[in-house]
Amino acid sequence: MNDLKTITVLFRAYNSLEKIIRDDVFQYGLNVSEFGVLEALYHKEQLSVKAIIDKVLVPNSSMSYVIENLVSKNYIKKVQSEKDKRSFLLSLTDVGRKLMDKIFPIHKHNMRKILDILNQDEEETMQKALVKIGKLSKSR
Amino acid sequence: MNDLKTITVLFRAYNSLEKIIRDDVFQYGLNVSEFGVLEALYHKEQLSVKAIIDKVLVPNSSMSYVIENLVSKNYIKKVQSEKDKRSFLLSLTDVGRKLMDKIFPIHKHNMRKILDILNQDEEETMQKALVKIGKLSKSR
DNA sequence: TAATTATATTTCGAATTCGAAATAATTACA
DNA sequence: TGTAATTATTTCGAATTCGAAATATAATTA
Repeated sequence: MNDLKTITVLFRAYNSLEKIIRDDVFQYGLNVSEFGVLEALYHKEQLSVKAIIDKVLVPNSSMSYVIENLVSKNYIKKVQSEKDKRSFLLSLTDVGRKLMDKIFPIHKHNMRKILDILNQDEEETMQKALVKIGKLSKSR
Repeated sequence: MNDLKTITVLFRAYNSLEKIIRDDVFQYGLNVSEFGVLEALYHKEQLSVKAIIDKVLVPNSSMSYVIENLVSKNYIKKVQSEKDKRSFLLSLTDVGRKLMDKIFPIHKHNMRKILDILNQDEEETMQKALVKIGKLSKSR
């Protein structure tokens, strides 16, 4: 290959998906960053701010803002770690969990429906390739 | 397939690449949106605002801001179309072209080096898959 | 143990991005 | 032709995102 079309189409695909997710979670008063944090906690019970940053790919300064909003919406709680007082542990509140119980299955179903325009080989190959690219830079 | 890993890795890959490009063009006082506009005009000579928006995947309201900055940096010029006075035509200034002559080949080389961690089949398959996903939503 | 370095997180101000509404010009069509 | 609908672009205010510097705690090391 000799051109940068792959980058173009990657950006386009990202934008397309991001837009779909944005519109989807907007109905619930969330933005994509907020949804990312809730999703991470939905699967992991408890995570430090640091761990969330690594998962959700938002720079630390932005993450503070996202977390603050989620706390003030009462979807997550934030407790200082006893072990390491620099660290803060995040988890869903009951309200937050109830929200995710409601929206995550729908979200997952919608996303799967989208990915199913790819056949299995295609999706697997793409996934492997994207993993390689994703390892290039420690995001922010 | 049954999970959303593909979306996760797509987001991660995008972030990774975007970060690399951001750091790259930052040296020249540009952000990624600005670079996108310059790149489009470097390949196309003249494009309307509308056409640029479709290429660069930035919402129209944001694009006004990006264009304004590029004009004030004297990298592009903006002329009202005679044919259709709603429309404005953009093109590189000499300064803008000189800048792109300098940075685009390096940028292209760097990007190609990154993509070359994929073998050809992999890149082709991924490209096809990404195109499908990119067609899902008219970006913004 | 004191001083130094490393890590986790927040604060800050600035830049960017957003969607919605406004403006201006063109096209459709009654 | 006149009015309505469509298209291209900008304006607006608000939300989000950014990197750099600050803070607070922990780990290392002299």
